Amino acid sequence: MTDRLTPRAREIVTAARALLEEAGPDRLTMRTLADRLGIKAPSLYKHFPDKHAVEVELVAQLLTETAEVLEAVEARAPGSLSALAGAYRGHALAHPHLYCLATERPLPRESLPAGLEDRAALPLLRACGGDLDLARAVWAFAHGMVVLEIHGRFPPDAGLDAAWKRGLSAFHP
Amino acid sequence: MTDRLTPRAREIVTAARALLEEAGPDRLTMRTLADRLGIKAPSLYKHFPDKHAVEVELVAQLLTETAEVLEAVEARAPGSLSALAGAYRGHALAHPHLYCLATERPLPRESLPAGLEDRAALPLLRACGGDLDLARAVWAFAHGMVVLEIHGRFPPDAGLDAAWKRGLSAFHP
DNA sequence: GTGTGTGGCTAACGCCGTTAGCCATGACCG
DNA sequence: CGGTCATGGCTAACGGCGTTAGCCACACAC
Repeated sequence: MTDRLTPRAREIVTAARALLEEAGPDRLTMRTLADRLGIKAPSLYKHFPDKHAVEVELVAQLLTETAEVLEAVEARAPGSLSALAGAYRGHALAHPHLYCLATERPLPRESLPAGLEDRAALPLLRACGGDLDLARAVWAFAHGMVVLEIHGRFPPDAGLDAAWKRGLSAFHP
Repeated sequence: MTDRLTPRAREIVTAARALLEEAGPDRLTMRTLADRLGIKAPSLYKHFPDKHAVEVELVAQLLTETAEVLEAVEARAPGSLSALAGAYRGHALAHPHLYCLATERPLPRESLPAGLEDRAALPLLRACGGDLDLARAVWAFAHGMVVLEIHGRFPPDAGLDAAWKRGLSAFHP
């Protein structure tokens, strides 16, 4: 479970996440990451083969947390698409840099814990009654809303709650 | 119209676009861009203040072409959401690197030709009967589908045509 | 007590965007 | 015709990036 990583490696990932969330992806640098840990950049390579491997752990964190959040919502309000969507949006907007890092590149499926991708997807699929195409469409809608919002793509005065409602009501029977 | 740029600057943007589309964003480098033009990297700064300014022109290109494509579809099949969506998807997938460059960061609204953002959005808004929230939801869905597809986020065997259909039918009356 | 692995370090390489400063060409004006 | 000046190249260099090579100190095992 957590034994994917040595304790020191976990500390590094923790620092990387803090750095990413506070300062954004541009500042997530092997040198500044090392600084935060009181070591020099080359020492990081004793724990990870390269920067990408650190980022993969952050992707796994986002996926895991997303799964947890959605599972919790599912337990509280089974079958509710809009409850799932609200939780998805909330978690993504609470961690925008992490969300983009984990989302705006190909999934490193080989390096991820087995089953994690499916686990994060299952609550939505269940809420869609097992309709894969519907689940994918809803996921695309939610992801689109989140990334467009994060990047300030909607007009500055756009009332996005209404757009979420409008989209979700379209998907809901 | 095109006098936003000097002729030489336009050549540079053309080369930048070719480089981006062929080799991806990582290879869109001031040095390799200069190489392609037979000059040295610092010479580029006689024409653009920085790399970002070159990228802004590429963003403007994508926006302009999107507007043109959607306007053409609108003329041919007025009011058809799925025709618009198909054209949007087609253009984006034909230029995936450009689409991501233009889309996965804040819009440089100040540096863009006036009215371009609105122009690209209007055909969809019209097809939605002026319903802003609906148009935003449909846009988010389409954008989500496109970026998830570009980044290989759907399972490799996913039949995405069905997901598009499912989503569009949800939005259509 | 002597290996051996662990986890630091410094120095350096080859990229990156960018700046400073130099120089050739050619247009324009007296 | 001659001087001025903008244009658009150039080289050298800076600081920052990911990364590698190679060294060293310490802890623990046999």
